[in-house]
Amino acid sequence: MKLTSKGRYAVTAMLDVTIHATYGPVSLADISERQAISLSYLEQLFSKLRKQGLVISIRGPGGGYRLGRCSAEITIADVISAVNENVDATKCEGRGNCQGGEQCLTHSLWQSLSQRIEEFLQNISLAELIAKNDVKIVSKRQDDIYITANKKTSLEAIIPINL
Amino acid sequence: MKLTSKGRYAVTAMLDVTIHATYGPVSLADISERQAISLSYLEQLFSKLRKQGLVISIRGPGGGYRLGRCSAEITIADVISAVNENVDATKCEGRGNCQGGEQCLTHSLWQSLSQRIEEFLQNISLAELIAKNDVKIVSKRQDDIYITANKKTSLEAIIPINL
DNA sequence: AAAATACTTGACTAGAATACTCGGGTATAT
DNA sequence: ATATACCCGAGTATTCTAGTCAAGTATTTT
Repeated sequence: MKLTSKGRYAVTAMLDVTIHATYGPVSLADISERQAISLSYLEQLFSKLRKQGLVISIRGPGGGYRLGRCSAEITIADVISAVNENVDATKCEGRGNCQGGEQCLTHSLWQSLSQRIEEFLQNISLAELIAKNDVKIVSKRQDDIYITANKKTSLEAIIPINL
Repeated sequence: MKLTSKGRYAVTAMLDVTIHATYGPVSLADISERQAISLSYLEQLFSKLRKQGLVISIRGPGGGYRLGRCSAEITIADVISAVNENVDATKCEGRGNCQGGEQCLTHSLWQSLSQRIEEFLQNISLAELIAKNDVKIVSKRQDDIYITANKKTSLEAIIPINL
């Protein structure tokens, strides 16, 4: 599990889709403008996200991307590992066949830590991340155009619970 | 909180010091050989670890590095953030002053996630990581030279609880 | 005092990854 | 038809990684 700004871009973009897909697919052009990420770079990221089934593409005018499944079923670990294909692991992968023996001891320890981080991120879904911060964000930004523009409660406005 | 192989090297090296500093300081040359990390690269990493007080250097023959404080008081987050000086954060840092407003919503969410990851790694100390995996490792590698060479119980042998 | 050990620092570099651009495609709605 | 918007591959500037090299300084041992 690698954690770089590439993963941050992917998560941010996915959150943007989650928030805005309520009334139809979200185009990359919109995400690009809102999140200040280059369109071509988004295309590369979404190509990988689509291959992993995390998003569904709708072509043609009015098209864009939609979440591949419910936002509660997509985890941060899913998104990050989708864009980082080459996961850098230790040579022995905790199997215990490193030459030297000494090396393998720390490899096992790292492997264990790595697994715990992965499990941690596997337990945070897009929906949960948004829900947990909803109250805080609303109170902090009462002048937010997006939220006040909606007549629903802010929670309903932000999270499309189904799809 | 960035998570790359640089951080992995740092954590691995710190674990090596934790395990081997029982009978005196650990030289970078020893770590280099055991963990297959280049000496010069270790020098760079330990320069940063020392500046953060995570290790203490002892110069001269028989010198090397020792933990700056008890292994239970050094967290994985400490080690990783020590070697990654430029933590890549969002521009607004969740403060809510992004231009556009839309961008800031996802920034807040990312900031929240980032904080949760940091807290998670802040709750894992070197001692705890080693202790939690001790039983598993011993049962897996009964032929391990290091452990069998010690007459103590494996836990005592591996973790120098004080300093 | 001299020599050996081992940390200290800084500059420098090949190679990989990141972030991004460009130029064409193809599918689809109006 | 045509505009929209996804799709794909090649290329590129920049940054980061991982490592090298060289010349120090401090400390211990002899």
